[in-house]
Amino acid sequence: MSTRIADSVRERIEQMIVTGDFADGERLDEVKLAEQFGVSRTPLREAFQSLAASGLLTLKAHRGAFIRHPDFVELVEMFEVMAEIEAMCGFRAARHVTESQMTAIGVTIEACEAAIAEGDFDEYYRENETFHHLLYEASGNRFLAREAARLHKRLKPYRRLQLRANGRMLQSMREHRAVFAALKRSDSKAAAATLRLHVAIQGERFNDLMASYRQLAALKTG
Amino acid sequence: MSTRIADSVRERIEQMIVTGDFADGERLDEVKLAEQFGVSRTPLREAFQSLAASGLLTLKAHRGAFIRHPDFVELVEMFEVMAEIEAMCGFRAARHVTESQMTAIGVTIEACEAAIAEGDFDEYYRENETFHHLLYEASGNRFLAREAARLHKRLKPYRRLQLRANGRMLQSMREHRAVFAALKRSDSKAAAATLRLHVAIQGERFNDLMASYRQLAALKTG
DNA sequence: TTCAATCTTTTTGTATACAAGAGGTTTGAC
DNA sequence: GTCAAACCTCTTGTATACAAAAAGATTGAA
Repeated sequence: MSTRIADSVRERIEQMIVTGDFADGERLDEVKLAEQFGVSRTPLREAFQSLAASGLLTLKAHRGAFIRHPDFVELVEMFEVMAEIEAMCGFRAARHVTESQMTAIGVTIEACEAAIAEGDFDEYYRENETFHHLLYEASGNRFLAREAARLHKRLKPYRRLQLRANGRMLQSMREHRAVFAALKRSDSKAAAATLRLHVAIQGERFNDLMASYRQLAALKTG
Repeated sequence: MSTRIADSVRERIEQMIVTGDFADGERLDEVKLAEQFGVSRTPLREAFQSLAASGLLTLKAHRGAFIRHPDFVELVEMFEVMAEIEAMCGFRAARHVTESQMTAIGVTIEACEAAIAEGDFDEYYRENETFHHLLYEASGNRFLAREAARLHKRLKPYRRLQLRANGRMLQSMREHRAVFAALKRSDSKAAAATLRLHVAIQGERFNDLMASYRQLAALKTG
């Protein structure tokens, strides 16, 4: 692994942001954080830039780094794009997925089911992540896979909240199986359509997300 | 405008990369470039990070910044994703585009035609850029618009070469008009399909791009 | 009292100095 | 002659010092 201070600082700050340690619009104090982490400003500023590139921070010239939580509208917009990207992955995967990839996807589905049976939310969450990443890879388009993973990561905190919603885990599970089935019979359109719905925010899921978002927003201002 | 040295350095290096001043895999020497630009290593390293985030450079820990031109496969993959993103923009724009946006798009199309009539390639190119950016905005999804613009920018050097191909300008022009017409009658599917084909690389355009790519590759090793 | 201008303070941006890792080279042993 | 190990050099990573810009406070006048 990398021994760079800047990288580990980046990860720590990212974790803090995602956890909700900072209020929206809050300015991150370079010297204070540097002191807190026991490092100089140099690697810290590097981390800031990296985080800004990921969209977690906004850098204003001569003003500093500011927390930029997406507002609800932007969040919905992001999920909308994610839905389309996942659909594209699914569409392509139905044609390009290899046997070993299908096996791997099958394994994660089994693991998801086991996790649900045991009520192990965290485990389900991890396997869910794996399922999606395998799907991205299976698209056969490595650039697409990278972009999908990037956006997926960016939406992580919000998806997590969303998944906790009532009955969402089982529903999600069913959709995974449907995708798997579509891939098995090389049905591009079905795979795409299922994934689009799987990710898209609509109907009651809209309300679920909104509730989660408010929860997070409340956390923030505390 | 920003008075930050790091930003202007970033732009200059980006320009150099896009122009093809560096060979693929080449390492960018911090001290040499810093000297060349008359700045210290600090803003230069900032620029490196920013460029790495954009995918133009690869940073290897304790090794430095390396030029990372996409290979031909990756290039095709990127255009494939771009096609889908543009299609999504078009699909949504057909429903969300405002009157003033339609007017603006109409203006760029006129300007494109005028440029073709005068054989002014650069002018056509600029108006073509505008057309696409207006389309992104018209999608009504600001996150999507940003992502589309990002990828569009990334593909800039390759698209430019591609456009020079024989008869491509007129063909492109026709497609723009078709998109405009589809938007006018709120035909989401037609707008999406037209744009997908407009951007996608297929048939003879595949060969055009490959030829351009080889040209660029030849430049690089020089 | 209020407004404005200047000065002060605070914070970011840049330069430089220093540390440490990676790669190559030389030297020594077998 | 070949291989390996230590050393040297070159480059990157980090810390600190310095410069400059922005925000805030203070003082003065109207």
